[in-house]
Amino acid sequence: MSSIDHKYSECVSIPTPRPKRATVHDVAVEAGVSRGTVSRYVNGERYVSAAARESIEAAIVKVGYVPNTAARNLVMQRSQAVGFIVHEPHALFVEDPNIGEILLGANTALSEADHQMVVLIVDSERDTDRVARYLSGGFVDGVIIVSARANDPISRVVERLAVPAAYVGHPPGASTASFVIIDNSGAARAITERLIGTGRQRIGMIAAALDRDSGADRLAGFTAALGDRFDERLVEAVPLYSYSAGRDGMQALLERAPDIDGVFAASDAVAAGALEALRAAGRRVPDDVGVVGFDDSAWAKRTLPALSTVRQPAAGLGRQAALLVLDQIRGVSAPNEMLLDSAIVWRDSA
Amino acid sequence: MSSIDHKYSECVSIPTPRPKRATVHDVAVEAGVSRGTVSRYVNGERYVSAAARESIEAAIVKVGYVPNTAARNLVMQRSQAVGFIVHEPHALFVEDPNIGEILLGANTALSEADHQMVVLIVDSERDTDRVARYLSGGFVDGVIIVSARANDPISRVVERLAVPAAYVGHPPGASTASFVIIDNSGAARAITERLIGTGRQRIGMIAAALDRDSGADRLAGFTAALGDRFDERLVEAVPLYSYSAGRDGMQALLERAPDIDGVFAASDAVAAGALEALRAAGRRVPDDVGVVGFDDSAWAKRTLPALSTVRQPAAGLGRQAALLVLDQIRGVSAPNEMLLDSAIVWRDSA
DNA sequence: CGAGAGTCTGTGAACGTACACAGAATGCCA
DNA sequence: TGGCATTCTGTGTACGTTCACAGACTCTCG
Repeated sequence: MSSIDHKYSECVSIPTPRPKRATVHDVAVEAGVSRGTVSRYVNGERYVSAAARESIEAAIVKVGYVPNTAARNLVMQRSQAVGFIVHEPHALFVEDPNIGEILLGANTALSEADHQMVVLIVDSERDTDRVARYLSGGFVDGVIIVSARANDPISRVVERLAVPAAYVGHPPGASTASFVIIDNSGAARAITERLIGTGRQRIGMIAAALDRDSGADRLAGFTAALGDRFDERLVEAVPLYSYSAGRDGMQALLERAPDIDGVFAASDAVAAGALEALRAAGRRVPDDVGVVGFDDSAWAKRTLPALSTVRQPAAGLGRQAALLVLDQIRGVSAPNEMLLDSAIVWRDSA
Repeated sequence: MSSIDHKYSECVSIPTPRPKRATVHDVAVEAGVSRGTVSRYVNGERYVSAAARESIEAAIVKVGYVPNTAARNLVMQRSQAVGFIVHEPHALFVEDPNIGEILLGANTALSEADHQMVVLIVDSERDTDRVARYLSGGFVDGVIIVSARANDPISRVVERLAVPAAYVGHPPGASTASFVIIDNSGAARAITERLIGTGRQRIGMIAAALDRDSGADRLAGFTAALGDRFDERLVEAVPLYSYSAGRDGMQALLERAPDIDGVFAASDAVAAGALEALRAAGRRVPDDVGVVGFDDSAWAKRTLPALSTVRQPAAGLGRQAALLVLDQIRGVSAPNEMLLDSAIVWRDSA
């Protein structure tokens, strides 16, 4: 890293002469009315005469008035911001298209409601403290929490502060917060049964993120589908929904059970990693081993062969979580639960 | 989508009885000092006696005081927030790990400086207006702009408002804003020369996003490397750095020039799409056709074969852009330019 | 002892908005 | 004409903080 050029202006000591913004007072003077009337007009309230309305409109464009958010927030006792808390390592945030989709869905819904979204990524211990402090600071009116873990310190802080919250996935512990989910267990069961239906005899699973409800539920669905035929030696647990974890998990399964002929990977990224390991081991997919994933993320269509998987409405999850938080902020409803549909997408990998 | 359960509390009319927060005044009373002294302590200023300090510390934990940001922002005339503007379609935001990395790098640097990052994604015309309004509203003290286009309305708004800004990539037009770049042209030239060195005779390029400086510069580097051997029929321009654009671009090249034996794809995602098209056409990589990409993103290691590409310090770009904005906000320096290093990573695709 | 420097403290005024309240103007009806 | 509802308007206060200022107190040194 190198700097090509450093240009310093001569008047470096002057911080910023920022042209001072017009206030509601300036508009009032310009329009020949009072602050109150301008305020009423701006907030679309009743009781503003046609004459006043016209002169205010003209005055606003003349002085270039834009309401000051800080002042408004101060008196309204709110910030018009919602935190988006992702409890994952930085690397996974980049790698998992799912999180990006959820983020986008939430961002869209919040924007439409004139709220800003503040992204908070919790990776290290240090982040936990920082985010907890941040939440206590009243920077946000509510939070959306993605991939909370069991015994999550952030969730405890959220609960203690009683800030409106919505989880994507089940909230940890006995929380009564809002959440939006898909039926992970049911979907996992369904795709496993479908995999069984292709005639596989030795079906294993690369289970990931068992400390989150999604990971645990997918394993539960897998177990339920196999019933008596379940063999715990065919389950390999990996920590994260990541490509490298999938590769390592598949390698472990191949060593422990060389006769394995079907694999349910807990996510598409995991499945993609598994495909690499299978390729390295000289196994053909789907001829020798059938592989199914979960998410229907960008990975699914771009692996070779393309993945059979469970379609998850990631953007919808984000959107609904945002709406649930907004409802609580407006006080129009108590915490709610919501279930979105998922579906099996059958491609070439099984 | 279906709702499983709607629980409404009985007292739905009461908006939120939010326990009112302690103020600096409460702390002052509890500690037996004045507001001013508490303020000085909180802001780490001089002239606070040891006795006062102790009683204030005790009072703060007792009443559970956290400073009110809105009030502070109001009097300080700033928001402690920086906008992160991405000028891309939603789909690409999810697909391109590069943007995620830049976002993460910026977010980390901003967090360390106690600034929050507000993500603003500009996709449609409607978004442009919304974001422009947002910027005028004083919600942010500065902005980081990623993938600005020529004649970008957002950039014009930023310039007009004179809000501190830093671009990732060259700013459009004659802007004098800060920016942080890599040498796209030089890197493109270097990897093309390397590709030539493998003995390829008919080398083409899938050029993407020519309305952005990165896209145009990569094409320029490619052209320069080929010199006399440049054949414009071997260049296919596609609109976006996306997988599907890469696939379509490669198909077009194959139709126009079936004897093509080398391809420089403008990004890894584009290269991954090109690999699919080549596979579909029955060409082997790298045996029949050599392919190189750009970015060294998650795509590069996971295509088959793994991509030879240019490593770009994406997180570093975000981080430096954040630092450049922070410098301007603090008024410690005028707009700056910064060049980060890139390097060629040679793998199996060429 | 008095002057001056250095340390510490409290008070009053902003910052820009929303909201409650009082009051003015108008229209209507008895 | 008086009374009353309705519409509209202006003023004062509050939100929680920072900052400038004035003043009190402690030292030190001539």
